[in-house]
Amino acid sequence: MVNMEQTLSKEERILLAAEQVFSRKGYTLATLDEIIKIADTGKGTVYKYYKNKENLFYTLVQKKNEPFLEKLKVIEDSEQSFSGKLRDYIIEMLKFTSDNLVILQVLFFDFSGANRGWQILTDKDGNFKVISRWGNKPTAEEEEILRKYFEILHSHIIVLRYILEEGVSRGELKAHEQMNMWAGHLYGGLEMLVFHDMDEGMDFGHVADVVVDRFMNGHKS
Amino acid sequence: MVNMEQTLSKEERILLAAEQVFSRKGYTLATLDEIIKIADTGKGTVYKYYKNKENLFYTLVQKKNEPFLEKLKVIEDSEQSFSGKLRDYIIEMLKFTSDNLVILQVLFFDFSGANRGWQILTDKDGNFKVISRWGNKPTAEEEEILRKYFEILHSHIIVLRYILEEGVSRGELKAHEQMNMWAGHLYGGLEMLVFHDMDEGMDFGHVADVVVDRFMNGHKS
Amino acid sequence: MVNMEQTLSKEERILLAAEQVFSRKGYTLATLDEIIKIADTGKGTVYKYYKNKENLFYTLVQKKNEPFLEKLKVIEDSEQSFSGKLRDYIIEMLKFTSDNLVILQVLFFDFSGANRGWQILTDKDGNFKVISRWGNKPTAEEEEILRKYFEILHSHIIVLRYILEEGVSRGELKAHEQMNMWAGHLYGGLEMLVFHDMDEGMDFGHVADVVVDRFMNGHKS
Amino acid sequence: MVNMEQTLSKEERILLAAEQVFSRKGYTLATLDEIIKIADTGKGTVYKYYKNKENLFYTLVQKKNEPFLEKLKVIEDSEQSFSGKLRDYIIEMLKFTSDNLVILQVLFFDFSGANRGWQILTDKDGNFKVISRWGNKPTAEEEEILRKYFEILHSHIIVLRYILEEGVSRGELKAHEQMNMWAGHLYGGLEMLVFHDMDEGMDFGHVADVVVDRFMNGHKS
DNA sequence: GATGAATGAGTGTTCATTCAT
DNA sequence: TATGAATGAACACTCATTCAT
Repeated sequence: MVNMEQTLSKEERILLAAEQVFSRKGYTLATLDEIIKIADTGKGTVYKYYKNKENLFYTLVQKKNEPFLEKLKVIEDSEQSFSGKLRDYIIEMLKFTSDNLVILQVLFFDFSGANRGWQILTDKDGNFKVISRWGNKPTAEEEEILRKYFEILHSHIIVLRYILEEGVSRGELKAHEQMNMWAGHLYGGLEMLVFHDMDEGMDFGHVADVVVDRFMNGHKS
Repeated sequence: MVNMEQTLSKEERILLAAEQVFSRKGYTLATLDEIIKIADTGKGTVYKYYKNKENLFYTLVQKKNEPFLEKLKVIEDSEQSFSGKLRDYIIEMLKFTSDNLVILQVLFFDFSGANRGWQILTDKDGNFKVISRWGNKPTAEEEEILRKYFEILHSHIIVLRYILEEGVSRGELKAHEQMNMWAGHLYGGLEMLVFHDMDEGMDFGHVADVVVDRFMNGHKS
Repeated sequence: MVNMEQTLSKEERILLAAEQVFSRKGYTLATLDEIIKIADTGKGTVYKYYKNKENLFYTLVQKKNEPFLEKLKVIEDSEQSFSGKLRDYIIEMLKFTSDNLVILQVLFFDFSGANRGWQILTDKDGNFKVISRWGNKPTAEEEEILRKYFEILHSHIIVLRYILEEGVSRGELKAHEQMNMWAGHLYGGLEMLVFHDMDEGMDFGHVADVVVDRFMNGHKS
Repeated sequence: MVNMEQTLSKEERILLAAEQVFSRKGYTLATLDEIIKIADTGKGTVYKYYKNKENLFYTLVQKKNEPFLEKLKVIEDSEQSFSGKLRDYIIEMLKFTSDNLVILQVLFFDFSGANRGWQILTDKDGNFKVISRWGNKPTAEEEEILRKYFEILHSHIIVLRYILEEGVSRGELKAHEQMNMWAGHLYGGLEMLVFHDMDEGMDFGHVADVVVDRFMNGHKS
């Protein structure tokens, strides 16, 4: 564990320490004790700046997501071919997933609500609805938590969907009424590639190339 | 909570109770106390039949996995076209994932070892090696646990890989040196579809159809 | 662990298994489960022949003590010099203690009553009285348990005391009003020698020789 | 049960409560629940100041041992005859043993390792080696625990050995190549006197006098 | 006679959160 | 602003004993 520079504010030091710890241990195994030790501060200070453990984690996730989402949007808005955009998107996404593996797993699993019986449904306009399959219904606060983590993940997929839809409107892709599904399918497939590390020492550029190729042309010989 | 029928043995009642609880709460949030309450038995009885919580969970996972894997293998060995096999595989897999969402999440996350700094690598012969990126190395026992859950997940992907490889050898698919990767990518994409997007109305047959189509022919217009 | 011969009765097999287990693990760490596994019998059978764990242990202790005590008494009654008797006593005692180290520790500690606040006092006529320093007074049953283990240990010391008293009456030892104390002191010193294993690969004969010599002549130069 | 004064820190109150409980119940029968009840605090507080139950016990043992060992060393270094030193040593030791009977029993038994198959051997330079006669070998941590309790007991015996060796070098005692053994024998004999025979009326000074006398001059008439 | 399935009270340990200073 | 002492609910696991067959 790297100790913090003395010049940073306590608030920043805590967030940096949280990054170290959450990135390794995930959410449940991460302890405030470890974080404050690295940040060289006290527990009270954490609760001064961050409402609780969950809020600290969310702040970290936001901080990490923002520049990544920005990059994705730059790719979306870039002046290049559809396949170029897709390739760039895939490369960025593989890098980000690879760098933030455990944190993404937390988003997918710890905060998916599945283990509380909750599920998020999205309609075609992108509005969310939380339903409860069993157990207690989420409180307003709990629903808000679900929603905000879902939005993070969804924001990545939405960019991909826009890229795909643009591909359709440019006439490069076949149309399909549920481009959202294809975006999710492609995104999920890439994510799982990294989660499962099917390819040690993965060359992101190469993977992006072949994935784009097969996405476009299919596997039929 | 559904109470057990009086006719079942304690061992069976415990496993059924475990299924209810683990399927809802996941691994960490599931408690023995809840399980024994549903099974209407004592803690000692659980430990009589199952070595510990993890072993109880694994027994459940095996029980669920066996018939599913069997179905996949039947599909693999069936006399039909490649695309028919692929379609059937996808349908079974979507059903299974949908029915066992939380349990699969546990396999992916709680027992992936990622949050302990561990990672499983497979060589081309399908042998596993556990490496430790940080923290303590897994004990022999911990390594065995990692390995056995990984094998469950891997067993699903291997069948898909065999189907794809057969498609290649039949001349229906383009060859690629890493069919393992494409199997993982397709599998992961489907898994994520369920993890993330699943709504009650999902028509597995329809999804399988379009996925097979695009897998074969690509999205290029 | 050696498995039992098939010819022995269940009752005997259990006692032999108990000997293996108690001799290694002591009382608390020994489990009935381990004992019945070695004895290849069921738990109910143990409770058929022996009232409970404590009673099983006591039966074992008695079985081991009887021939030992017999040997000590033979030495006491033997026709030889005082120092010869003392030497033989010491050798037997060191052997027995060495062979039954853990069981003797159980007598001294687990069943001394000290950790329940109880203490045994003996008057000059050798009568026992149990007093309670704190906590609940022992029930009649508990008092009986204390008493019986104390008697085992005391039986060894009494023989030594008789040997010493005979030494006095033969004019070989100085008289002292509390020969019981000297017996206890000598006995305890030897016991601790083995408990602490001051001398690896102890030669009992040699130790007995030097102990007798210094017991008789003292350490003064 | 005596309640704590309100002025003491929680850390101190816990240690005092631990003293009450461990001194009565020994190690295994002592429970954290009883300790925190007496200390009027929460379980977390115990674990804040003491790593675990064993560490709490060890802290208590150290706290009790330090001033005692100091007294023994003062006696060792005092300007007086050999027999004076020996007498003072015996008196202190009887007092300490009498005051800390159950705790010393814990050192001898619970932490001797004998019931795990472990044994500590000391070479002539006083270095320790742990050997395993059966069962699992101790982990590094377990070995460290064995070692530290052994050192406590050994520290008492070493002082006695130094006193005896000085007696030899002053020409008051016969030489013997294993003064360590005699120290252990004398120490053990005294310990057992208290473990076994102690009645409230024991006059330590008197006992010390007669033990010194017989130790020097022997029992031969 | 012999069995072994069933039990549940009991215990050490963890960790997010609070709040007085 | 910053602290860290104090808390207690929660949880996995053990094992002597019982009793119906």
